[in-house]
Amino acid sequence: MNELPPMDPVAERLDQNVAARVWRGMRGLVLDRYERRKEVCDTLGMSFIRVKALRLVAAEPLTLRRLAERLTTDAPYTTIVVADLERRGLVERAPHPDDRRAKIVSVTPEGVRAADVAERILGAPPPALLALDPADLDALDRVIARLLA
Amino acid sequence: MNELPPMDPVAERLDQNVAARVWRGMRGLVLDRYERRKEVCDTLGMSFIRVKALRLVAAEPLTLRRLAERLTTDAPYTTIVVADLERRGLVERAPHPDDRRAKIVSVTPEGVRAADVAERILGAPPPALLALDPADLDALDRVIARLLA
DNA sequence: TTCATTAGTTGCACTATTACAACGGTACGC
DNA sequence: GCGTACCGTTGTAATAGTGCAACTAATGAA
Repeated sequence: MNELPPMDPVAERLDQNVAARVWRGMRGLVLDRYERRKEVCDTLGMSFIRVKALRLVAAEPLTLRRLAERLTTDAPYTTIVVADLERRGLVERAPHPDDRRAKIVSVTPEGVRAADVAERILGAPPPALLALDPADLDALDRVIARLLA
Repeated sequence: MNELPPMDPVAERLDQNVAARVWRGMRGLVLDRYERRKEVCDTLGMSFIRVKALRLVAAEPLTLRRLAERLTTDAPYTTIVVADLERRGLVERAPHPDDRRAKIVSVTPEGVRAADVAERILGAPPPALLALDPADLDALDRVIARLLA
């Protein structure tokens, strides 16, 4: 695998063009055509950074610092976001078993439900994808898996 | 084309699963793994909505109202965004030739340069895509094109 | 022990975003 | 011409987000 012959400069440039086109297409699909942030925020009644935080914590309990990194924001603001989610009863803070400075943020059962709602909205494949020829869909599935590997 | 035989319920459900997995994968690539908003904003020194507005206008001159729709925001805020871009010398407002109520927002030469910088950052295909087997890349290219059609 | 470092919090100042009301200028059907 | 609807603008208010300084409690290395 990956035993490809060396490419000549022209072919390589063409490949880059294709890659750029593909990337533009994927970005267009995700960011323009099937963007559902607004819908999620309206449905859950919270800003998107809160939804993001909730989903991250739902996937896996995190310390506040780790959560801040994943949200690419700073600790003080993360405190505000978590406090708000806690006030809504969606997450809770527990002391870290090994490091008493740290706190672990995890979802409550109600938080799980809210995260599921978000996931159903954000994760619903767009109609165009469902309408795709099964062979194309499988091809896409295979290549996307490789990209993520 | 599209003369597919009817699907049985089980196969259909499997297809939906595949579609959901593909969609999650695409979202993950675009939104998590290769998100470059912050980099663009830092480089250009403006908020992302301004970058988005600049890119939209660079692609095609737009009336303020049309721009507001594309940004999914309202007219008053769009006025602020455009005024800021204008102050930076990146766009300019011209009266609409046919409708004197409307104004057409278009890029200046400097705006074109800034939009190009943004495009280079946002449009650069991720390494994983460039490293893809050419056959896979072509397959991806073909299917993405269909999704966008 | 001492000291530098880290985690989380609080507070403050500032900017960005969102939503809404209202206004002047214009278009257009009647 | 008149009334209605539209376009962009201004203003106002409320909320969200960002960045920084400072504080407490806890860790861990010298």
